[in-house]
Amino acid sequence: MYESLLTDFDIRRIMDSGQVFRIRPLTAADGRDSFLAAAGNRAVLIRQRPEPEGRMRVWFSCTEEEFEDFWKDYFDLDRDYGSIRRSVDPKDSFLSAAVRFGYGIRILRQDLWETIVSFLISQNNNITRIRRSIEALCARYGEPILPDGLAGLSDASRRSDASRLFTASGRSDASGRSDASGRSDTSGCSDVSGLFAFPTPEAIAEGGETGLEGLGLGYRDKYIFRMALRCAGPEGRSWLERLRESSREEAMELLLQEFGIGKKVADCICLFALHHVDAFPVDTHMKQILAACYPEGFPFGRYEGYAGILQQYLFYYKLRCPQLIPSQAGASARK
DNA sequence: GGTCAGGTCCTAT
DNA sequence: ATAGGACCTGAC
Repeated sequence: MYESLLTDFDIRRIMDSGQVFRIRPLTAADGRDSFLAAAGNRAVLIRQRPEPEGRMRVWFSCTEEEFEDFWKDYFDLDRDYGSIRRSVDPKDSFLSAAVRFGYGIRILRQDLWETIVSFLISQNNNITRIRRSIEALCARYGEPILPDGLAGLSDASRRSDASRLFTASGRSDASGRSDASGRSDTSGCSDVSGLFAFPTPEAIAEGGETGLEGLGLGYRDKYIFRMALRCAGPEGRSWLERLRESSREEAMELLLQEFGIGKKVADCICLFALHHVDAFPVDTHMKQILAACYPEGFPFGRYEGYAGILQQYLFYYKLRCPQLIPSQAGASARK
């Protein structure tokens, strides 16, 4: 278990920001802020509690070493999001509101292969369905895993350790009580089992062309299968490695050659996996925002090099408060 | 029942 | 080069 006091961090908003599909709430019943974050072939339990001055007390189930080696980087905790927020033009009331509303969002550094597949699935799709498909894909072809910090424990102590993590709060109820509904205090943690790694390219490739049926992928299944063939084996791995070492321009060029990857998906891969934070994916939501709030175009010049981070605040704001977008009567954005 | 989802591909001008 | 239509599927 690793405890930390963070600024500009809110795992719930990160979960809901549309950049990641494998973070889920764990204990909805009692209102505790507990989450399971899966990333590639590992996962971590996270619990958070607000503290004064916008800070967040955060508990990670992993060891300090695992946190330093992996999760710190994954959550982009070395970047100063405060300075990004403060750089927003105060006269831009919409962006200012979006950045306030989305306080705690960060751009993750997600696994490249997982991000490619996830955003192939995302096209012309909705977030509920995207999550379901990815979960089904992991269940079919992914190896079973356990969250960091729980792997070496027996089932019994694993449950109690998870239980301890999710009851270790400032509230004075930390003594494994049963709640009013009669469920034991471990009920919210039991779905730690049934957790799977994201499948390898090889696993999907070996499943054959029909191996992706029944996952709700629709016509996207052929994109994913071909991408699995592309990324499997030594040549596939070196292609992924080359992508990781590429500049923004080179990465876009490589990605756009692939079947099923267009400009928007390529931008998402650049932003959410390769961490090219100047990438600015424009989807149906962003089109509406740009049409309604930035008829003269988004001020990329002012935010040179990190506009993608602001894009994420805008996207989240639009997703959660669609009614706040100034609607131009009769002139709203269409496809 | 239509419409809509974090779009892309294919075809016809 | 650019515009228009097809496309799996299920939640609303």
